[in-house]
Amino acid sequence: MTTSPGATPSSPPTNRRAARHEATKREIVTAAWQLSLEHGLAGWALKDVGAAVGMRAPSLYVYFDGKNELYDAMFADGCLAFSAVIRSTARPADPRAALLLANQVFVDFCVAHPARFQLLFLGTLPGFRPSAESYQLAIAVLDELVTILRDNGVTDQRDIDLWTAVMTGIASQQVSNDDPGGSRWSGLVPTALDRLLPPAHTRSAGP
Amino acid sequence: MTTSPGATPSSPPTNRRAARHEATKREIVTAAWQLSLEHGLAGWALKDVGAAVGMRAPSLYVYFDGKNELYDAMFADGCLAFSAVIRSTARPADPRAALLLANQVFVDFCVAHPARFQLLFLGTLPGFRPSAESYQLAIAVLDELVTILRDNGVTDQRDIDLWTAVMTGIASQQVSNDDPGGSRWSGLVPTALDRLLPPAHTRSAGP
DNA sequence: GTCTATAAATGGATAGAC
DNA sequence: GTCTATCCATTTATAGAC
Repeated sequence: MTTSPGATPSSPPTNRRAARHEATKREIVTAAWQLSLEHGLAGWALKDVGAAVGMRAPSLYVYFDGKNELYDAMFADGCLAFSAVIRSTARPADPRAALLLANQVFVDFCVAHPARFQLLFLGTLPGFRPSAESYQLAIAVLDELVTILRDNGVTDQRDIDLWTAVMTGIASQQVSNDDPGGSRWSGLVPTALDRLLPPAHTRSAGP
Repeated sequence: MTTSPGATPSSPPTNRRAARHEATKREIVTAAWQLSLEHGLAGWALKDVGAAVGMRAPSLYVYFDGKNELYDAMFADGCLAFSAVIRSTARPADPRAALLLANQVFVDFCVAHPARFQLLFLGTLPGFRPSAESYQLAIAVLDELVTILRDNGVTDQRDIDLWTAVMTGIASQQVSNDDPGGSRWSGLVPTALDRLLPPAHTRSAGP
């Protein structure tokens, strides 16, 4: 509407430029995730990220106003990645099968990328707090999972909280105590679900 | 035997000196814990620890050969503190009541000191790995809790693993998601125990 | 947009005087 | 045992040329 293709050639290519800028930002975030996967969430410097994308450290400031803002972009990116994984997972008609699958996908998602798990759900990165926007993203993503719980008759907030604790706990133990590639804890998801949601369940969490 | 009291006054007071040395080490570890409580496990420098005990940073090297060795001493100290708390907790005759109490004490212990929880059970401190000696301490401490589980008929390793995941998960969520002083997750310990260990339980964890 | 150069601060660790 | 002084490395961030 505003800038139809073939319009005045003298007009600056702001759109292309902005698109390129965004693409580079994504490239930087991806590189930072890769470094986090290899050396931990706090195990790299801006210099390393720059090198990974063919830049020097100061050039990164064109795209992010410091390391913390890069972490925040990673946080948002992690939320979106998680959302994408959940959405792209098959949703069996049987609510319980859907819940089991979603749980396993969640735990596997966390275990596959410990640094991302730490940033999104463990909150142990020294001075980092996500921005309000990024935090809202995290809330929205969790809501997608809560929907599946609701389909299984779980509506009590206490039940939801317990479920969150169990799944993150399984992921956390798997990451920090088992051998890489193992499944000592991640294989407990079906068992955990059976205990938390007995097939015949009519209960409230109590006061 | 070697240096009886009142022995040759010219003999060097090695015992007193060693005792003073150990006392100072404990003082340093305590100061480091305090700083970790206030600013996080990685939120202080050796200079700060020195200041807290009335020293300059280089003097600390008389007691610990670097920051990592101080972390290791903190790890061992945390294990002993945990062991002391468990031992000093009343052990009701009813196995189930004993288990519930121990679980609540465990979670409260973790929540009361997030930095200690992180060092002992989360393992997210950048480059730190406990020494073999300290790690053995951690194993021994966990064994004390497993004993209480055994008293409740829980012997399957998978059940023990699931229990570990649930309790650390509750503590983790409480620390990172609830308001300070809250009990949104730590109050779920009784519920969690009911779900994990139904009063009538005759089950195996499956294949 | 990317670079060089550099600021400015930090922090772990060592040497050697006292 | 404690200190001062220093080394050495690192890292974030800024200024300004190109």
